[in-house]
Amino acid sequence: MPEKSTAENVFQNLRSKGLRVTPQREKILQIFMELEEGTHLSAEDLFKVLSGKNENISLATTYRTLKLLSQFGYLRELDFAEGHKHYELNQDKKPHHHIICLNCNKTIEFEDDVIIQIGEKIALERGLELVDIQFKIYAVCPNEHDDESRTHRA
Amino acid sequence: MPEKSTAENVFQNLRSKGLRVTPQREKILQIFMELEEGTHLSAEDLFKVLSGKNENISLATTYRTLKLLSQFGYLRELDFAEGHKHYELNQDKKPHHHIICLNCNKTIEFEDDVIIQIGEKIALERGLELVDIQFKIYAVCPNEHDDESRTHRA
DNA sequence: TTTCGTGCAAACCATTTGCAGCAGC
DNA sequence: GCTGCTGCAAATGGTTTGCACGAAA
Repeated sequence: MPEKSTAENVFQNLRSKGLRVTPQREKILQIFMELEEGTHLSAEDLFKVLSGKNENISLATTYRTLKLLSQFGYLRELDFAEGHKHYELNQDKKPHHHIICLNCNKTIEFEDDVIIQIGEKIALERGLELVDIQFKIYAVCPNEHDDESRTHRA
Repeated sequence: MPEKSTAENVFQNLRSKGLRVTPQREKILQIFMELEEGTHLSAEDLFKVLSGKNENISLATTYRTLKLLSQFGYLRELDFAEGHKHYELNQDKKPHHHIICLNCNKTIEFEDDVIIQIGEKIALERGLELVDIQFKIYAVCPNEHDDESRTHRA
């Protein structure tokens, strides 16, 4: 888990592992670093962002890079109940949590230290090396409308 | 959300909604009810259990029934980071939580009232109708071995 | 110059769906 | 008998992979 990884730190680390720093990897990391706090992208989302910037990065490379950066702990992999994963920058050791509305399909981020503490305590008690804590609240918001964004309810 | 649903309650409810009680649905619900506390099955797992009992229920029906029972709140849908969903009986209003080992791919269940309370409080504060709370700890256990059960690390 | 990474297209795997026949109610 | 349910096979959607070429180190 990196403390306060700058792009340069990330790339140093990749290089030290015999991996290469390519324009594709630089660009993808940069996009996550420029993302507004709490925003997460699916592979397809990222691919569209890249295409919008006229970056001709293939979908396969998009997937490969997301996996790579997640394995190194630079991205956090999130699964909501949607059939595809989302990724966000793993900035610090204090992950935030998500409320997922099963009606309008929006997600809301929030922080709660107590939850993190409980997770840490449980891992410690059992002698496990903590990797990530995910807390999700599935709920239905008072909005009546259904938006277009794909199947929810899963 | 049913309080203490017996199979008969479930079927009454289905019938009252104009849905039908078929041998396939009965069998599948029965399997979940006989499952040891804390056990969860993927669609494929369930299909294998059915086949093992010489129940010729198609995979399509297996999926359709899992979805139906989840929509009615009788099953709880779980996603670990594995690429497929798991289902467990949704017995009470106090869901348990999961520790997922990214090394050996096992899951451990545990209960924690504080987590539930926090989730309930947050939903209440925001005026949301709570559907489910999921708390997952991803960790690596001290076991050195990797077992055969499919890709972890995701 | 040696690997490693990329793009492309094909493959994969979990899940969904159209359709015709069958079966609850 | 009406309508919902099932099985089958084909379709879908997200993700992975084999391969040949191109490019970091």
